[in-house]
Amino acid sequence: MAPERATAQVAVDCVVFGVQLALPDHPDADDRLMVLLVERGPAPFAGRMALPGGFVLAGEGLKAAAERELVEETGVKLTYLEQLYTFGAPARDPRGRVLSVAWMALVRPSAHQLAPDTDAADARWVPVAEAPPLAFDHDTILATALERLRGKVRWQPIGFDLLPPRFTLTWLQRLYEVILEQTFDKRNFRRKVLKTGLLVDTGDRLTGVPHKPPALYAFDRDRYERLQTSGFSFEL
Amino acid sequence: MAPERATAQVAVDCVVFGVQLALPDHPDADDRLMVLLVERGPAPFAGRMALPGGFVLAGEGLKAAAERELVEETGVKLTYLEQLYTFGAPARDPRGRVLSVAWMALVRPSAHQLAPDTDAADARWVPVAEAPPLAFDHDTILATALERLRGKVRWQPIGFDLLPPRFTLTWLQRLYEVILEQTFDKRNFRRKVLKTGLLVDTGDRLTGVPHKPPALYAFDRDRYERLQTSGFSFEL
DNA sequence: TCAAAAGTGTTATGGTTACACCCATGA
DNA sequence: TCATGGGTGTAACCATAACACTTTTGA
Repeated sequence: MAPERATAQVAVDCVVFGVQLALPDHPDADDRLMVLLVERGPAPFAGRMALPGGFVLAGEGLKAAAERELVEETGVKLTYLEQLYTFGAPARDPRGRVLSVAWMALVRPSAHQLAPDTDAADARWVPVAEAPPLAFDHDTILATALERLRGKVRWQPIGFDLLPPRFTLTWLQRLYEVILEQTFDKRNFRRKVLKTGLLVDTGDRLTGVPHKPPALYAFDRDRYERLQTSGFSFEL
Repeated sequence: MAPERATAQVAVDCVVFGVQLALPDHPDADDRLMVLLVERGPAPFAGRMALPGGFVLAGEGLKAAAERELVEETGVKLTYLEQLYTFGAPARDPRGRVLSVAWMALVRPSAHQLAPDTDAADARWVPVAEAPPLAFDHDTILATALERLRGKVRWQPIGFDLLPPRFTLTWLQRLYEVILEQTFDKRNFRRKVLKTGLLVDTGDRLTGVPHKPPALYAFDRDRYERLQTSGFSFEL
């Protein structure tokens, strides 16, 4: 008697990190690394927080499923999810064999309205440092994503989707400091990011601040996209 | 009428890279980066070369399935497969919805006997540069693995499983040159690898060579494992 | 004695780190 | 005038890159 091939349901789960800096438009934002979680309605794990996600539909691609579930459960619409890892321990879901293909992204919370479609889900940004124990093996997924995020940030430019179109170098520095949980020397940070050629000085300055008005920069989109592929090293 | 959840079969495929340097024990080895392929027996793609792999069994973990299929189809027994990526385009397998969780490894061919268990498979090492068009989307999987391998090698030590327990620095250098398809300066290479503290001079020399007998080194296993996690930079 | 690979050191360059003060503004 | 963050330069150190000759052996 030959052993059975596994037939599995396929789920996707999304680890969406968010950083909302306290900028002029959101002066009282919580300056920490957040993750987007939903509260589960149905069993199993009813009432627990979980990563947004759900089952892949017949004929649907994996990434498309992740994007769809994210919109349905949170209202967040993304197009640049990156595949993280696939979790497939036989007993990871009490309902039966369910694989989860996990995806991740990094966004600016204020650029997205939380508007879950399904009544099941109550979507919230939660500081990563304060995330409660999650449903299924989502703690492991989150930990894996965090490790990947911190590695990735040292290799690839970030900020395009996390900052307004024009921003100060101090904001960019704060972004890195929040994500990497370390501080950088202002002069060295500036030298380094300016040397990438990633930033364009718009010539304008931020006004209305009770100190010397800082210069506003923008990303050079072409160069940004090239550096996303080719990478650079970001040690400070 | 709600759309159907997909139920999929789950496959694993293994990209096993091999480098067989021309060392004293294998003086006429083919000094190139190889990949382990099998010839498919059954349809679809009967007669085509493919990555070794197959279906996950009920109750079986993903990595365990990859290890099992690799032994069954090629006789190669590994314990350090690394998950690469999950391929799940709806039409990637003509038989129906089949996800493939791909795994990769880098080994020394001479350390493994090719002894496929199943009559279906004829296992062979093929130079990556000469791989024929493969079954399913295995060309894409191979390309993804190659890219990942070249990135990884600049970050993590390699060689433990690719060289004999005691080896010369020239062999180690050749290994890097074969994998990265570039040459390095001998003096700079030595300085760099010795500085990692990864290598221990055994005090012995290789004898019987028609030139100055080279020193034999070994890996410091502890340090090797620590560097596998923490990493280093390998630019020459 | 020849062929083959081993082994070795220096210099120029550029990146990294550490560090402190003056500037422009709004209140 | 004060508080706040913006903005700037230098020196010491270390890593990298480029480069050529002598040594040891077996045949």
